[in-house]
Amino acid sequence: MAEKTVKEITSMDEDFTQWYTDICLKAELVDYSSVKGCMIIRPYGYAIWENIQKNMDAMFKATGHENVYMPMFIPESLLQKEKDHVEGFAPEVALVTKGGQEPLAEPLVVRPTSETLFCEHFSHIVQSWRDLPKLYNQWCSVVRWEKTTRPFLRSREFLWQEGHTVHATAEEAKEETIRMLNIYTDFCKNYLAMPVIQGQKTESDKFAGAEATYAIEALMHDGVALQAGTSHYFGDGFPKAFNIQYTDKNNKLQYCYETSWGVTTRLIGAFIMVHGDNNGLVIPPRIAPTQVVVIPVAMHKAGVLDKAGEIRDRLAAAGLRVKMDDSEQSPGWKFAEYEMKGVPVRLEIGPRDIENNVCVIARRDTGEKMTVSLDEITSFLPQLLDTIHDDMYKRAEERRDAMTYVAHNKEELKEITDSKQGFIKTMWCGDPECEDAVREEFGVRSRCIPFDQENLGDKCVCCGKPAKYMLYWGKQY
RNA sequence: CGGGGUGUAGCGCAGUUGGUAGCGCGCUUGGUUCGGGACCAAGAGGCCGGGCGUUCAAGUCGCCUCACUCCGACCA
Repeated sequence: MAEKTVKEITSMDEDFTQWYTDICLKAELVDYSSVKGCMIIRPYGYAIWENIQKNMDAMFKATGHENVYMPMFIPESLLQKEKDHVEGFAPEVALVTKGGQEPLAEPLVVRPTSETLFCEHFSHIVQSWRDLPKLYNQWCSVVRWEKTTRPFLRSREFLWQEGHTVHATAEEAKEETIRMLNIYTDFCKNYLAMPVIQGQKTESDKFAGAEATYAIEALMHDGVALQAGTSHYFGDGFPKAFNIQYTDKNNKLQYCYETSWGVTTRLIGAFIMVHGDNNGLVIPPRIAPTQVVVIPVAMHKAGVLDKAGEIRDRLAAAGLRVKMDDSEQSPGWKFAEYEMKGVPVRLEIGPRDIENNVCVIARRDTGEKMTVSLDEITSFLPQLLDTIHDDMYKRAEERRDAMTYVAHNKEELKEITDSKQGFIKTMWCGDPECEDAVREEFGVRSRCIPFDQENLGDKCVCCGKPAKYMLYWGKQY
C-alpha cells in the first residue's frame, strides 16, 4: 500500500464539511463557476442526475403524469397574487429589469418555483369536471438568491422537477400529495439505497402558500438531517387566488384543489453524505453512471487487453453499465481513482487470471475482494449489484437508527443535544411556542411529525402539557 | 446580513530584517514499468486577486476594494 496520496480527501471524522466539498470536486461531480452559488455540473455528476431523472420520470409517467415546460420568467405581479407565497419567496428572487437596452415596463422574476405559472395556465385550460385532473410535471432549473451556498445542497440555481396537479376534490388532491411522497420514498429506497422518514411539516415549516406540507427526511453520516423531498397540499388557496374553476356534473361552479411536489439535485448531495466514506464517493449501483469498471492488469502482455475488452462487451450485452479503462496509468492508480469516484464494482483481469479463467472482483462499499470464474460473471455481477444495494440500504438504516434518540423532557433533551448528533424523537403538544423554545434553547429544529407515530409518553417535551404528536428534531443542512 | 479565514503556476503550498519568485503534485516528450496511487531523463507553465500609497526598490509595509471560503441568522 503506497503512502503517498495524490488526490487526498479530507477525513470525514476530521472535517465533514471539507470531506463533502473534496468529494464533490475530486470525484469530478462539479466545478465552481464565476457566479457564486451557480455550480457547473460536470459529465460524471450530470450522468448521475440523468439516471435519477430517467428512473423517477418513469415512476411519474406510470402514475399518469405528463411533462410540460413553463417559461423561466414570471411577471412580478403574477408572483404576488398569492399573499403567503410572495412573502415566502420575495427575499430570494432574482429580478430582470432590462431587456436589451430598454427598461422593462414590469420587472420579471426568474422563477424560484412555478406555482403561479401553472395556476395561470390551469385557469385557462380547466373549464369542466371533464378537464380534471391535470397531472403535470416539469424538469427545469430554478433560481433562489441564497446567501450561503454549497454544491448540490444549496445553490442559487438548481435543477429539479416540480409536479403541479389540479383536482376536482380535496380528497383526490390529498391522495395525490401522499402518492407522490410515497413515490419519493420508494425512489430513495430502491434507487438511492437511502432510508427516509415520512412525515408532515409543522405549521411554521410549511411551504409558502400551502395548507399542508409533507416531507421525507434523511439523516447524513454526521448526524445532520436533510430534507430530501417535499409534497404540498394547497387546498383551494391558489385556485381561489388564480380563479381556477370548473363546472361540476350538477352545473355548479367549483374551485379546484391543487398540489405540488418536488425533488432536486440535492438528492445527489444526500446520497454522498449517506454512503460516502474516507476513500471518497460510494454511488448506489442503480444510479451509478458506471456500475462495473474493468481494469486490465499488465495490459501490454499478450491477450490481456483482448480479454478485458471481451469481458466488457459481455457485461454490456448483459445490460450492465460497464467501462474498461485501458489508459496509460498504473493499475494501483486506477484502483484508487475509481474508488474515489464511487464505482460500485471493480473487475481486475490480468495474465494470472486469464490462465485460470477467472477475474478478481472488488466491492466498493465493503472493500471485499473475490475471485470469480469468467463463465459466471454475467449472472454473478447483476446479483452482486443488487446485494450491494441492499447492504448499503441496511447499513444506512442501522446507522440512522443508532443515531436516533428519545427525549421525554428538557433535561434529557439537553443531555442529548450536548453530546450527540442525530434525530431526536419527542412528544409535543403542538404549540409553535414550544417548537421555538426548543430551537432556541437546544439548537435543534423540528424535522417532521412522522406518519409512523409512537407513543413515547403523554407529556410535551418542552412544556409538560398533554402531548398531541410524536415529533422528530434535528440539526439540518 | 453579522463574525472569522484565505487569495502566489492547473491543484496544494513556501517565500527570512522589502532587492523583481520557488517546492510538491499534475501537465508535455522519450524510455523502462504495470496484481493498491511506478521510475528515470528532458521540458512547458506566474500582471504574486485588483487599485492607490510609502520607498531608489513591494509577493513582502499601509489604506481601500473585489472574490472565495468557514461559522451563525434564512432557505430545497
